[in-house]
Amino acid sequence: MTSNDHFSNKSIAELLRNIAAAYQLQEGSESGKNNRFRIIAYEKAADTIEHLSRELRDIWYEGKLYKITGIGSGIGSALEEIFTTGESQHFNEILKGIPQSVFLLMKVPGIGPKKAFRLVFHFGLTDTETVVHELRNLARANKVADLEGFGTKSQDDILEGLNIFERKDKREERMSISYAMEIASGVIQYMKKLGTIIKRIDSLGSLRRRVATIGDIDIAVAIDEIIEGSDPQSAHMRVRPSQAIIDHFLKYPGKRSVEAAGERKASILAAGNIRIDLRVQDSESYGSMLQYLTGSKAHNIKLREYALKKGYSLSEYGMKVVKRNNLRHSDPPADGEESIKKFKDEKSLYSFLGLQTPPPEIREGTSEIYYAKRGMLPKLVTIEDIKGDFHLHSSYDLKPSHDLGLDTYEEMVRKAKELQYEYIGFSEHNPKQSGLSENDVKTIMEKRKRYIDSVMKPLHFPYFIGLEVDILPDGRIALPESAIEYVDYLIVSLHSSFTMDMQKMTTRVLRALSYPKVKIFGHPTARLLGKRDGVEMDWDQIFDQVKKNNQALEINAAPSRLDLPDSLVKEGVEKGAKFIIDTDAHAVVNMDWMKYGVDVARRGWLTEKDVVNTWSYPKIKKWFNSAFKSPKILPYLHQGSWV
DNA sequence: GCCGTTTTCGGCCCGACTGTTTTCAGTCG
Repeated sequence: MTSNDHFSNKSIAELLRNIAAAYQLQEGSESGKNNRFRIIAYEKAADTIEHLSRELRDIWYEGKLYKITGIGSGIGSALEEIFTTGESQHFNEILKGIPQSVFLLMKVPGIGPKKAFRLVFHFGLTDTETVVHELRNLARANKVADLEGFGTKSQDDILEGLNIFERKDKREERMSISYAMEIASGVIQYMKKLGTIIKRIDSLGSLRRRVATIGDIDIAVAIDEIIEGSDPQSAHMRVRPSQAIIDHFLKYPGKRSVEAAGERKASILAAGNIRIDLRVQDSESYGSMLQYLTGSKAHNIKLREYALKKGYSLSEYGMKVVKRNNLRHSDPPADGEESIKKFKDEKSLYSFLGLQTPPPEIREGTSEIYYAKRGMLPKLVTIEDIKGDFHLHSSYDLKPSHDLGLDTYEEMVRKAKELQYEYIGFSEHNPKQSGLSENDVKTIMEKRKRYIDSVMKPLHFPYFIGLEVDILPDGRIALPESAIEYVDYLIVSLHSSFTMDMQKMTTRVLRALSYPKVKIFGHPTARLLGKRDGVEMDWDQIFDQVKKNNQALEINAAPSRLDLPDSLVKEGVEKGAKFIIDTDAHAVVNMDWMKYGVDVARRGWLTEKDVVNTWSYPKIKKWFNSAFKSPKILPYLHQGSWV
């Protein structure tokens, strides 16, 4: 799957937004009546698709298109037509008559469908090649300000927006979660310099939900309205605390520009066009702000709809009664002016609605509210549950096919003890194939086993000897069968030939999984975040196979991978597959990545029992020993092909 | 156009900020 074609999630989402915009432009005309909710429906579908962690086209291929929230018969059939024929007659009809330049201008910050349409038609800017350039010239020549509804300020904003748009064109990527954490903690450190007027400060949004990649940074600050002990004589102390906080935020040294600044909310852009949003809230309503800003948007909408059915209108300030009936026992609208119910923390908010509090990681608007209502939310796995790491590359040189690690077995064990692990597994890459005979490889593996055994004997720490083995293009593995006896387990991984027909890829992996002692499928999609998309595979077949073979799918915790992606983890566990969270560390410091893998597992709704490296030593030892007999294995360096 | 976990019809989240405005529309999250 390639993300630059017009089947990519990004392109599909953009198309649906364009359809929504087209309907918006029809509003008021006779053909555009009652379009409001249709517009919202298209936008919702676009949002959902943009945030999928898998390619929609693959999901369609697996026949699960209509399982996606927001895709019903209308949008779904158009998408099927697009995936099959390349375009949709229905969509083409809707878009007919609107120049492409309108949709291009909509990408400029501050310009939406209406403004784009007016600019294009008033100035005749129908050429997508020149529209940006022409609009800039018109704005510079003071022509835009004369348009009704526009003014000199919006003219300036358009110029600024065009600049951002062109910068953005060059680099519009999401951050890794580890990088986003650094930025957020920098802002929080800076804000804390304000001292005690800040009662609490949190980074929320996708960072708190622990999404694999982060778009922008959301920060919330709790304040008390009255500053105790402040000197009434001192004028600057009488500045409202919210204003003081916003002012301070706007002076953040990393700021490049101010996007918006109000009384209780501000947005700035930092280097790399990273957007940082700040919200200020009174302590007594801070729970509502935490809930609101954590999201996700889909979760918030579902929660608000749920609240509405119970008679409450929910916002980041609290809950207002909207219906007299349906009221709970003794919650009279507070006497007098204030009839809003406030929440200091999230738990009281959710429980007021009769819900368990969903962990932030699963607030994605899938089924968490359904389960929360029934008290059936899973107890998600935690970092404290992890008892070992099985994908570790040491500096032991067995002439590996890929990178060697930096540190010794002893150093890795020391780190494992620090992390309070109960066992460890070593898994260098397999010896390279070129220049080594089958017997050479066997000798290398035997020598390695002797070495590990001798090193580990005095350390008194339970260990397993593993190996990460390449899956060759035809499904064989890059290790002779005669060498397998020197390991306790094998991790099989894709390191080459990533673009392959889906069925071929599936067959390839199923074959690799059938070798003896294969217990782990390493970084299964082989994606590299921001660099390489995951491979195409029939995941249902893979899930069935690993379940049948008593194997585990790896959740690779390296921040550049985070593979399996969370949505596939969720699908996998629903099919009964087991998982193992590994860091793939090439140095002991990387062993701290485990937390990122746990984040993915939690986002995939995994509990302790679903993750094999939470198990006790005897249990996991038994699991490793349960290797099955492979029905059919091709000889190492076999000349022919399986295919 | 989508959704519903006893619903296949009748609903559809809520608010901040900005600019051009004397009360609101557009954009954004």
